[in-house]
Amino acid sequence: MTIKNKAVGQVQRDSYHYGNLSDAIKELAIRLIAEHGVDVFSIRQAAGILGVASSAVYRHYQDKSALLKAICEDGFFRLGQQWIDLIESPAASIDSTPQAISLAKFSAGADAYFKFATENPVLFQLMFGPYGTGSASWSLFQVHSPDNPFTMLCKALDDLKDARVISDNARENAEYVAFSMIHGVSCLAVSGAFKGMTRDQMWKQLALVKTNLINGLCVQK
Amino acid sequence: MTIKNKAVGQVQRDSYHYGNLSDAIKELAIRLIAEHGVDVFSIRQAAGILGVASSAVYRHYQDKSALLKAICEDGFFRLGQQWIDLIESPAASIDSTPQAISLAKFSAGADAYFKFATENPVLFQLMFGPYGTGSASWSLFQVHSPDNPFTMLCKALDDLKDARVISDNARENAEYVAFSMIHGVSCLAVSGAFKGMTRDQMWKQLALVKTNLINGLCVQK
DNA sequence: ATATTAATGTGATCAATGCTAACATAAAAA
DNA sequence: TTTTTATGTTAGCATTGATCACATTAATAT
Repeated sequence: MTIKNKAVGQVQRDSYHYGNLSDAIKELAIRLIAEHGVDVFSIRQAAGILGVASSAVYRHYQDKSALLKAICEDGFFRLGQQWIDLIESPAASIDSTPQAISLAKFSAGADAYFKFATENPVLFQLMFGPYGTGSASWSLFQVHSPDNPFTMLCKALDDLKDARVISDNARENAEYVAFSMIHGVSCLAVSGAFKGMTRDQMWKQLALVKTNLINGLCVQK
Repeated sequence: MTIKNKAVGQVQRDSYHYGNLSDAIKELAIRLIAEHGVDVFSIRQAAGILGVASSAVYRHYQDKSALLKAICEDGFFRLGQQWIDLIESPAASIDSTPQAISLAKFSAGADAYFKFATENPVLFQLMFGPYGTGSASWSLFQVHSPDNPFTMLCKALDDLKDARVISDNARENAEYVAFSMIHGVSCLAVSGAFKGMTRDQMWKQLALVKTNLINGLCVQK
C-alpha cells in the first residue's frame, strides 16, 4: 500500500507553462494506472514525472476523483470507437446475405468489447467501478446517446431483427440479456477467471457465449 | 477524496486486550466500506471507532490490502452459503419431476448470486477487483473447491444434464457460458446500468437472462 | 502598442493516512 | 513462578490530497 518511487525520469521544460497539462496528466495517469493499479496512483508522483508541481494539476481537475472520472470517460470513448472500427471492418461485411451480415456485425461488436476489456483490464474495471459509473459518459451510456457501446449493441439487435434472424418478440427484451452476456465474459476474463487458459481458449469462451446467446434468441417466436 | 470524520462514537473498553480485534475490525470495515466506499476507508479511522490504536490492527493483518483480501474471502464464503441456502430451500424442491427440480435449483442458485450482488454492491465489486481476485478464496474459486459458487454452478449444470434437460454435448462447454451470464447481469445491476428500474424490473432482467441461457443450452444436441 | 485580465504554474503548508519501532501489559506455556 | 508469546500503546516518518498566497505568461480590450 506504500510506494517508495521517487520521480525518476523527470521531463525538462523551457517555458513556464506546460502546454497541455490537462491531457498530459490524464494520459500519464492512464498508463500508470494500467501498469500499477488505481490504488497506488498518486497525483503528486504523476506530476513529479511530468516535472510539474502537483498543485498545477488542480487547475485542470477539481480533485483526484475528477481525474479518474475523466480517465473513465476517455475509456468509454475509446471503447465506442473500437466497436465502430470493428463492425465497419471488411471482415464484418464480407458475407452476402443480410442474415449473415447482421450476424457478423453483431459478432464483431462483441469481439471489440471483449478485446478492449482484455487489453485494458485495469481501465475496464475502473470504468465499471464507482468512478466510471459516476462519470458523464456513464449517463450517456444509459441514455442511449449515439456512439456508446450499449446503443450500438441495440442497433446490432435491430439489424438482426430486420434481417429476420430473430423475431420481433425476441428483440423486445434482448438488450440487457445480450449486454449481460458480453459484459459478463469480459468481466470474467478481466478478473482472471480464465487464468491458465491460452488466448485462443479465452476467445473460445466468448464464441460459446455468443453462440448460446444467438441460439437462445432464435428459438423465441 | 478527503474525509474529515473524527472518530465519534468510540467504544469503551475495560481490559487492556480487546477480545477479538481481528474479527471486529473486519466486520466494521465491511460495514464502513459498504456505506462509504473502499477508497475512503482508513484503518486509522476504523481503529478509532473501535477505540483501539491503529497500530494494533497490524498485529492481525499485515497491511491494508491483507485486510481487504480477508473481507473478500468473507464475501466469497457468504456468497457460497447463500447459494446453498437457496437451492436447498423448499421452494427449489417443490416440483416433482427431476427436470423441473434441476431447473428450479439452477434458477435458485442464479437468484442467490444476483441477490448477493445487489444487496452487497460495493463488496461484490471489491470481490471481483484486484483484492478479491488476489485472495485465497479466488484461487479456490478457480480450483473447484467445494462450497464455492462456481463449483455449485457446475453441479447445477450436471443435474440438468442428468435430468436430460440439456445434452451431454451442451453440458460440455456450458460452465463459463452460464457463469458469464449470471455474473454479467449481476455486474450490470451493481454498476447502476439498471438505474431507474424498479426492483421487479431488475429481477425480470435476470429472469430473461436465465431463460435465454437455458434455451440456448437446450437447442444444442 | 499598452494595459488589463484570465489562465496556468510554484512553493509552502495542513491534516490525514499507511506503516514501523520501541515499549507495555496480559494471557498461555514451561 | 518464571518465561514466552500474543496483543495492545505511544511516538514518529514519509507520502498523500488539497488549499493558499504568490509568480508568470497568454489572451483580450482599449
